[in-house]
Amino acid sequence: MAGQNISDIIEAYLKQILAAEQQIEINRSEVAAQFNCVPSQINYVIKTRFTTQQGYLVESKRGGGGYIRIEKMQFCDQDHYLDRLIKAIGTQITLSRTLMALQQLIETELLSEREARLLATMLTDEALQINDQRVAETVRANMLVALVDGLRYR
Amino acid sequence: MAGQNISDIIEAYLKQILAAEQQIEINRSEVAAQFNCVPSQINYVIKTRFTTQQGYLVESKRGGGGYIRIEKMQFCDQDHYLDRLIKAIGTQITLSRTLMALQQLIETELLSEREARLLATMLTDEALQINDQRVAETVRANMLVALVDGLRYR
DNA sequence: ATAATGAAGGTCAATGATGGTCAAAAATCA
DNA sequence: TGATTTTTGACCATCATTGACCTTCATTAT
Repeated sequence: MAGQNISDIIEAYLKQILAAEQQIEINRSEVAAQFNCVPSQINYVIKTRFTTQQGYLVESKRGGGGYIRIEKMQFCDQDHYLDRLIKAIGTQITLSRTLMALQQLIETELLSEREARLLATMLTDEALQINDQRVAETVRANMLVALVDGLRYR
Repeated sequence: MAGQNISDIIEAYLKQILAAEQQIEINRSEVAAQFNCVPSQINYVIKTRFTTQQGYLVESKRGGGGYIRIEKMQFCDQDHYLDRLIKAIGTQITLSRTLMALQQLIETELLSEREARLLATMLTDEALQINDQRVAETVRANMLVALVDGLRYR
């Protein structure tokens, strides 16, 4: 669907492997050649789609025999995971970041898709109807933190 | 009926596709070219004829390979009941009356107990952290209405 | 051991490709 | 006519692509 640009295609390719492998090691220029793009585009894809916020850990080594390793973090320790999430939310948060957080909660199976959708509906600017954007983002952050905190005890 | 102006024609074109497809992804400038109008007219059509009130969900992405996706939400009856509930909520609502509303939604099976708990967690005074009680009640009402409105579809 | 060389990966800023906003002008409606 | 809706276009924001230049590491030659 939304795979018209090369970055999306590369992202899908890598995530497909990560769905089965839990960790991959790639050669930047090889992958770039495979998708007919410049090597630095691989960095772009990683920087925008494999952030720690999104649950990925990336390491690399330069020089001969260099590599880029992408690891999908597993949230074995739920409490720590939620702590990190709350820290990431902070005291103010935009709607798009909110949606990313909810998406993560879906992936870790702490929320169902329907639940996330219900919550997203309420956290919209349209729903909140708070003129001052900063106030809106603060309220959103407060509620999101309350939600995530509440998830600890279920 | 069949509009005389371009906006109506574009609306009809998109809705005709949506009658069979449930979701479409368009390229703004392509569609604009197709109908001989400026790209921003597509935004106008969407803003006036594909609102959430009318049961549509619109997402978009800018940049290379960008798109506008329009999704037709599936309707669920209960309309009558939801209308009354929204009216009952009004423009401000206390936490206890909020909890009663959620309880009703559980009883009509529009929400599960877990969903209601999650929502209640977020709608608390502690969660909102808004000093001015009246502002808090207004925000709560706004969100609750957005939620109930969202329950019209699924 | 040291220096030179080649083989990775990293950064960043310019450019291109989309979509978004807003307000004025034009058309239409009541 | 006055109000509302539609049409346009100038200007903006965001995302993607590319390439020149930089840093790091391993290997080879001296």
